[in-house]
Amino acid sequence: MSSAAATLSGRFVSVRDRGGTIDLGPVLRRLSHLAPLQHLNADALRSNLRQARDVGARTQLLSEHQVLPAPRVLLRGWACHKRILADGRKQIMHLLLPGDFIGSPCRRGMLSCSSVTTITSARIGLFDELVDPALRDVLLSSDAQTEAYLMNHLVRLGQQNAYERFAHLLLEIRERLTASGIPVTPFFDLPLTQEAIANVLGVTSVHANRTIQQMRRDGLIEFQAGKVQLPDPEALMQIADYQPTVVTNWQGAR
Amino acid sequence: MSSAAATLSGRFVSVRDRGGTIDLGPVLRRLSHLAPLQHLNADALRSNLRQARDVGARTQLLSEHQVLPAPRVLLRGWACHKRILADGRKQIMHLLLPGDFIGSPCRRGMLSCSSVTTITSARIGLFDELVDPALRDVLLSSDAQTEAYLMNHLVRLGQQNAYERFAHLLLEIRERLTASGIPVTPFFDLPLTQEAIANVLGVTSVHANRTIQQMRRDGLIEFQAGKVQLPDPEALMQIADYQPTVVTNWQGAR
DNA sequence: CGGCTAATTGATAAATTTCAAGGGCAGTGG
DNA sequence: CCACTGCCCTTGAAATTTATCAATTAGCCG
Repeated sequence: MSSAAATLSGRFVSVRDRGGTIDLGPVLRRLSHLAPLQHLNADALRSNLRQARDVGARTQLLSEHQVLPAPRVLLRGWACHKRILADGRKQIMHLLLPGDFIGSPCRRGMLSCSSVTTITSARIGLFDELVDPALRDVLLSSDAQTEAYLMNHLVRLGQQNAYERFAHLLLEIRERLTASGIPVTPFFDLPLTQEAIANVLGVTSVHANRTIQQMRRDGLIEFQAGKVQLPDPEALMQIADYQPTVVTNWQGAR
Repeated sequence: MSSAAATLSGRFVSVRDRGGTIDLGPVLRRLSHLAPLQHLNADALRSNLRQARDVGARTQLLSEHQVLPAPRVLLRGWACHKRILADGRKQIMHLLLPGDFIGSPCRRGMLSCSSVTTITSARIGLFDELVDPALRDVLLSSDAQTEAYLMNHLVRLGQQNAYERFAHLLLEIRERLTASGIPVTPFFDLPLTQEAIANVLGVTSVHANRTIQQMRRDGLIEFQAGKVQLPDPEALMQIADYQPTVVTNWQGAR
């Protein structure tokens, strides 16, 4: 896709791990859009990567009020920040896609304000520490980007109806996958049940189902075996009033 | 109230400014709950404070996609992060109360992801720089706290009805004012029109009005000249499933 | 074939928006 | 002093969106 992916390909993105390799591609590609590569100092990330661990779906990676441990990154699979109310209502506040950190890497020792759970089986990269000053700016930008996506989500939930919310969410996911170098055309993985989509969008699963069906009938989405295709992204952007999220002036590696 | 307020009282919280003094009390008190005072190094804040400026209501302090300038803090008055959709719908994503920073102080040079506008007339403290390493942790905690409040707001918008949302919001404001050392009993300022409340809660102003009236009839809030009183906070907590927000283990200055 | 989970459907109720209008109150200018 | 204006709050009625409840269907896996 972008030449950033090319720059970061091959041996530069992987680290040896007990006979296998750990693919840092998604996180490096994502970060390469947040700050210049030479400043990013991908080596600092690689040299602090201790190991990778595979976990199953619905594994809790972080609980509310837990002291944030050493940084971890999602190398494969999806996860989410979720909160459950006393009466059982659930809200997914933020989705974590491949390349995303699990809890802010800048906040070691602070308390998590929500629990993080895997949605699919996943591969987690464990770092020793990420105190390298060369990394600081890009990690802060990563946090800023997370905050920007939280604000997008606030606008979705506060001002848009279910149809608009879903359109907006799909475009945001597409943008984020693209930033991590994951191909989104002709289709991309959407490993969410309709109930999970409902918990993201703040509607019931029944209503999520009807909304999705309507969007299908309108020819704006197509599902095939857990994959989703967006035949007309421009129409979706129009419906959702979608604005790409940019948190730094850096336009990506070239 | 808390002994933090006492510790920070008197000459320690103020800085001379062209014959007047700049009252750093709210921000120092707020930060004192986020990290130990000795680490906080309030002197670093004071010595970097350049001046204070008074601005009117509805003054734009930051616009979307603007490069974040030198840090500023809200010394008096209220402001908000707001986004306006193409068709005019407005969402207030976050309220800024006295003691809050205007845009993250850790993100100099990055792009703002929303515009910030004053709600009331306000007094803004301008810093030269806040790169002091002694301040870094507490400023990062301040950012973490903002993110926590954004997540609270996501749960409100995604899962609660208008009545619960308003109850939850009032409790959160009360908690935040208390943290800045602003008295909340017997009542506190709520300088928001019903339309602004509606734009926070993600409902129409008509519905906000009816919700507020209901809560008044239920004896849970009382208004008098822009002030609000919460006669039964425990009942509100029950209704809103309110959990205090804590982002560090530090319990405040003693 | 069960036994599970997820997706779907229909009918009804509740929450919320929309539209339209009226009222209070403070400032302002004749 | 009073009319006028602007802003905010309030109200009613009807339309729309979304939730709730209760089944039913589809698909997957052992």
